[in-house]
Amino acid sequence: MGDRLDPHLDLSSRILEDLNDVQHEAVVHGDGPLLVLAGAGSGKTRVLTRRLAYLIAAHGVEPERILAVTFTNKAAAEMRERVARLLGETASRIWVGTFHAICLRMLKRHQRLLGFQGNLTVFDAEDQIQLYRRVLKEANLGEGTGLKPRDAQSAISYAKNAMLGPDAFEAASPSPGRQRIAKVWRMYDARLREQDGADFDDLLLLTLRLLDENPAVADTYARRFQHVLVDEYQDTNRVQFEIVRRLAEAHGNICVVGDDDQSIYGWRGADITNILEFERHFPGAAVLRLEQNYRSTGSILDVANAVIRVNEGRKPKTLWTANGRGEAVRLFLADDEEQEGRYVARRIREGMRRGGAASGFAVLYRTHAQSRPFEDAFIRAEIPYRVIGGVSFYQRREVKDLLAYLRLLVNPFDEISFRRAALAPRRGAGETTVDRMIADARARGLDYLAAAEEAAIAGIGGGRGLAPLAKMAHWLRELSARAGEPPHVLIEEVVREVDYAGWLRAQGESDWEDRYAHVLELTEGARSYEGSEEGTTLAGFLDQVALYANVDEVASGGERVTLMTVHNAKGLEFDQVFVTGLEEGLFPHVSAWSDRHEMEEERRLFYVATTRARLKLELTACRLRRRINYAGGMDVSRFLADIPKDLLDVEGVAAAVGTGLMPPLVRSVAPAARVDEEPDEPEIRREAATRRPRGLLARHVRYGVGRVLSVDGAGDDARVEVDFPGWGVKKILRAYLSLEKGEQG
DNA sequence: ATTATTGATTTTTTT
DNA sequence: AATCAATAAT
Repeated sequence: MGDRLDPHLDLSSRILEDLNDVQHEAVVHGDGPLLVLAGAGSGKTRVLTRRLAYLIAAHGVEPERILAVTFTNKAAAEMRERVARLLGETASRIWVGTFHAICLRMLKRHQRLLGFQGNLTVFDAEDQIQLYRRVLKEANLGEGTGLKPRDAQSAISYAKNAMLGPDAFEAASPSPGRQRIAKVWRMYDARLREQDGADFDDLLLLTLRLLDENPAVADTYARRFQHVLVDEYQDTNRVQFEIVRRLAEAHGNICVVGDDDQSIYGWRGADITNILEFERHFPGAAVLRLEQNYRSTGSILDVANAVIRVNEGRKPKTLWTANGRGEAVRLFLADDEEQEGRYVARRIREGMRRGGAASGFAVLYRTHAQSRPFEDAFIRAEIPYRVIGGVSFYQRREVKDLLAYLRLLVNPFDEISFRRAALAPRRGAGETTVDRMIADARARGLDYLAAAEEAAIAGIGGGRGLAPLAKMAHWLRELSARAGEPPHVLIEEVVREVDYAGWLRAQGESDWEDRYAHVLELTEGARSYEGSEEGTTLAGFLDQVALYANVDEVASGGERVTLMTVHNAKGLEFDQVFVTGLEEGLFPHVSAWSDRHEMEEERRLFYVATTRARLKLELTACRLRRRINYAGGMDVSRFLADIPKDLLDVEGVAAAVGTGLMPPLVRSVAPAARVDEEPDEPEIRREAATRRPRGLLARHVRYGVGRVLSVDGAGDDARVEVDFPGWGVKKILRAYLSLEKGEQG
């Protein structure tokens, strides 16, 4: 939705044009804390941008004295652009960005106060995993304990966001597992600091520390920012809240916008109490509620409301719309995911034939893995599409390889990048040699380029691989003298010198040409960065790349249908939306089955998904879903049961056999098969029921119900051998099964 | 010491 | 499907 404004009105009137009463009030609110509870589609972004413009135009606040925090870089860009449309280029002086980008900006200026040597480098998720891998290996902690880099990473990241330190984490519940993690955590942090590295979580934590330990710095920023605005406040975590508090407490000019019903990042440490307790945190806060929805039809809102209503821990609110009822929400029950894909493709074709633009459609799913069948169907139906997320461009191996060289130019202490660059392409030195060299350099406090050059001279370790490493280091050192040149030039130089194309080809992978295309794309990315106003230094480019996220790709992507996860869809809207894979175990995801809070979050996720739709909403589910290696019958999502039946137009599986939506393929074993069940029940179900084993039955998400043959071990880690009819005997961890008493006789 | 091959394990969501 | 660790081959 664009801001269409009458150019003849004076500026303030233009800024206030087309606002309802509450929106107007939010925009003109002067000093003091303000909480805007903005329901889905209630014009939240409009309020935020107008408010920014109004502060500058009417209250005379200097743009650089406003801090506006958004959830994604894309949202930041959009906000800046929309303010610029009202105010012109002064808009670019506002500090707009994600928490991470803004923190990095502040940290870069003051890094020495925090003990950095001046090379502050952002470690992305993969760099983190690599470093955890090193730590686990060297501490001999991974072996036997089953502690994997990813587990350590997620546990520690979560704890960091909750503002625990390793000590507190350990003390919280002293178990061997936690102690191990705490130990890894300390080693990891030390190792990271040693190389001037900071991970995503550190960007926030260090900023908070910077403010707490340096009153002068804190004071500077607190004075500087006369107004602080935070979007998507329901998804901020504890650290972010503390940062905001430090910056805004003195003057209390804090405006936050959010919707507790759309809080979907709890797993990442988002703390919903931030928004629920805002009035307590900032006394005297004004609270405004935007409850009129301008986006969706009445039918769509009814469905969304029916499901979110079930949640208990929420601020009660009634989202209403003056829009018409529109078309009824459709539910399609597919036999399997291929049919689901074909159905959606068919519906989109129909919509396009009626004049709908491809970009007006979105297909949403719970997990990335679900995109494939849709892609297949779209290719066959010749529907242009794009998939948002999955493997982000900057995460690709070939891209990361090249970035490793560039990072070394900026920070020669970057161990992870050195390792990566040294090994790709292979130059006669293997992991062992490189590891040894790294250990030596660390012991002597040398940077890795210097160390590599020296090692060859000293002949450490006697490895034949040292000479080529030294050669690489020497070349990079010379190149670093040219680090001031445009990033794309440096990339090209690296690609040429190491013959990266040759290496890709030699790898013998069939897709080497695609990979090389990505290399060229990276050069293009650098070029466009150089043309932007963000600055043109290599370090700047690397920072931007590090903070780049999947969703940021969304940028006007032309005439295509969009496929993405519900998480990625937050804040977006489309004419017609398909919410797919509505099956128990998928959406809601299994992981939420045993936790009430997580289940509430899944429900909010469903709410977010449905409220993306403007005109038409369709829901789909499959009876049978094939995943990775195998398949299984799926029960229909419990969310569908929350929707009054007269709100849904049901299609598929003989219009869902009567009224009870789709009869589940495999029903819980506990109640014996009833006689009055429909005769055309699927066979698989009967199969599952015909075996009448004594003893235990095990229920599995994918395989359905089977007979337990043996149990090995105890607790959740026990291995259970189960005979699943139709699937054979499988060994499965107890944690993935629910055991039930079998029926006798 | 390095690379190639096999085999196991995996995915929920992401700044 | 794809990545990662353990094992075998060079």
